[in-house]
Amino acid sequence: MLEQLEKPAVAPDDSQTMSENVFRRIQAAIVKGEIAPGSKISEPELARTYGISRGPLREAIHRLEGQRLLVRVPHVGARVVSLSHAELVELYEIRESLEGMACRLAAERMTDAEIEELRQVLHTHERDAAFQAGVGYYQQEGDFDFHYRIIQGAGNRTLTQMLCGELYQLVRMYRIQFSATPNRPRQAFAEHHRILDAIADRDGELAELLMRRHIGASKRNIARHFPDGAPSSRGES
Amino acid sequence: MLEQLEKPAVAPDDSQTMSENVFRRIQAAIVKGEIAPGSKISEPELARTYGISRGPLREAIHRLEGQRLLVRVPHVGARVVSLSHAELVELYEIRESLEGMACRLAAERMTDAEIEELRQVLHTHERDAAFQAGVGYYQQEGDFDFHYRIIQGAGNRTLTQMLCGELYQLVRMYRIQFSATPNRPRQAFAEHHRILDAIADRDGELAELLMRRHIGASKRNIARHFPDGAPSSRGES
DNA sequence: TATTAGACGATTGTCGACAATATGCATTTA
DNA sequence: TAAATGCATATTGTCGACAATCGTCTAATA
Repeated sequence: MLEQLEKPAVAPDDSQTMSENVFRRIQAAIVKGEIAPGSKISEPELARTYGISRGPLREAIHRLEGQRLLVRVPHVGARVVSLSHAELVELYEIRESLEGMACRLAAERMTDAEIEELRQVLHTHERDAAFQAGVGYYQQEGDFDFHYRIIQGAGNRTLTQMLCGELYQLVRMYRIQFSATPNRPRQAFAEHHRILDAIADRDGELAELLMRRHIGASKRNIARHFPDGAPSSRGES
Repeated sequence: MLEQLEKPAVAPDDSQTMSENVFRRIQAAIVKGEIAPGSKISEPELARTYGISRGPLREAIHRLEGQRLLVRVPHVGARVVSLSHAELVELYEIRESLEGMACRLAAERMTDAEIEELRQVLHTHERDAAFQAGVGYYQQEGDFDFHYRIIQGAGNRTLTQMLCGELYQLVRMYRIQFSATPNRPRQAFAEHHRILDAIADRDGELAELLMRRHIGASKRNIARHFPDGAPSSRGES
C-alpha cells in the first residue's frame, strides 16, 4: 500500500527539533496519501521508521490531531482522518465562505505589484505543458499557489493561518488523492482568470462572487469520487 | 489579577488520561485569564502545579499550540497568545463570515423544535437578573449559548468543530477578559432577538445579514479596550 | 567606559523503562 | 454449538534522567 516511504532525496531535517521534523514528515506523508486514510497509526512502528523515540513522536501526533489530520481515541490510538463525502462538502462550503472573503479583501488591499505577480503566476501555469495536459496534482500545486497568493493578499494574518495552516492540509490531502478529473483543470484555469480580472478591477464584490462559484464548482466536482456508499469517518460499531 | 486560582469544588478529572485532563485545565486557565496573555509557560512549574510529569504536559502544550492558545518557539518555550487589536479584529471578521454562513444554514435547516428551544434560551436570558443588570461574563456564557445553538443548527459538523472547538476558545478568552461594556449586553440581546425572528421566518438571507451585523457591532465594540498602543503578539526585537 | 568573550545556570528536547489499559485468543460452560 | 470468561500479548500512558540549547551574568580587553 505504501511503496516508497523513505525518500531522503531531499533531507527535510531543516527544523532544529526532532519533533518538529517528524511532525512535518508525517504531515506530508498523510497529505500525499502514503499513509492511507483511516489506517491506524502505530507508535512503535513510526518511531522505528523515523528513527526517533516515542516522546517527540507523540508530541507530533498531538499536533497532527490539532490539525484534524489524525483522530485519536484514548488508550486505543490514532487513525488518519477519513472524511465522508458530506464532511468534504462541508469543508468546501467553509472554503467558499472564507476564501470568498479573502478574495474580496484581496481586491481591496492588494498592491498593483502583487496583482501583477499574480498574473505572472497564472501565465506560468498557462505555459506549463503538464498543466495544459491536465495532469492532476501538478495543477493542484499551481492552483494552490494562486489561491495562496490571494489569501496572502487579503492581509489578514489570522485568515492566512487558518486557510494556509490548518484547513489547507486537509484540502490538499483530498486534492492530491483525487488528483485529476479530465476537464476540470482547464475550467478552473478560466475561472482563475476571471477572478484575477475582478481583482485587477478592484471589484471586491465580483471577486468574492467568482471565488465562491469557483470553489463551489470544485465542490460539485468531488462528487464524482464518491460513486458508491460514502465512507464514514467515525462511529463504526 | 488572578484571585481564586484553585477551585476544585468540581473535580474535572473526568478524562481518563492525565494529558487530556491537564490539557483542558490549562485551556480553561488561559481562557479565564488565570494565566496572563503573553506570559511565558514554564514546564517544570506547570508540571509541579498539576502534579504530573513533563511528558503528558508537553503533549498538552502541543495540543494547545494547535489551538492557537499558545505560541511556541523551539528551545525557548511557549507563551500564552496575546492578540493585537488588529488580529482580534481579523478574528471577528472571520466570525462574521463563518457564523453568518452558519446562521443562514440554520435558518434553512433547523427544526421547529430547535427554534423553539432557541427562543427559550433567549427568554431565559431575559429573565436572568444578572444579565439584565449588564453583568458581563455571565452574559458571555449566555451569548455563547445562543451562538452555539445556531452553529449546531447549521448541521455542518466541520463548521461546528472550527467555531466551537478552535476559534471559540480564543474568542471566549477575550470576551471574558474584556467582560462588560455597559450598554453592549442590552443591545446584543435585541440583536439576538431579531436574528431569531429571521430564523423563525426561514429567511436565511436576512438571518445571515443580521448575524454579520451583530458580530460586526461586537467587533467595533472591542476597540474600546485598546485605548493606547496595541500590544503586538510577536516580533519584538 | 563600552564591548565582547566566556562560563554558569536554567530550561527545553530526547530517551529508555515501567505501569495501565485494550485487543485477541483459548478455554470453559450452558 | 454458541456465548461468556479469563488470560496473554501488544500498545498506549506516564515517569525520571540525561543531553542539547538558550539567556544571563561576569570578567577581561580595546
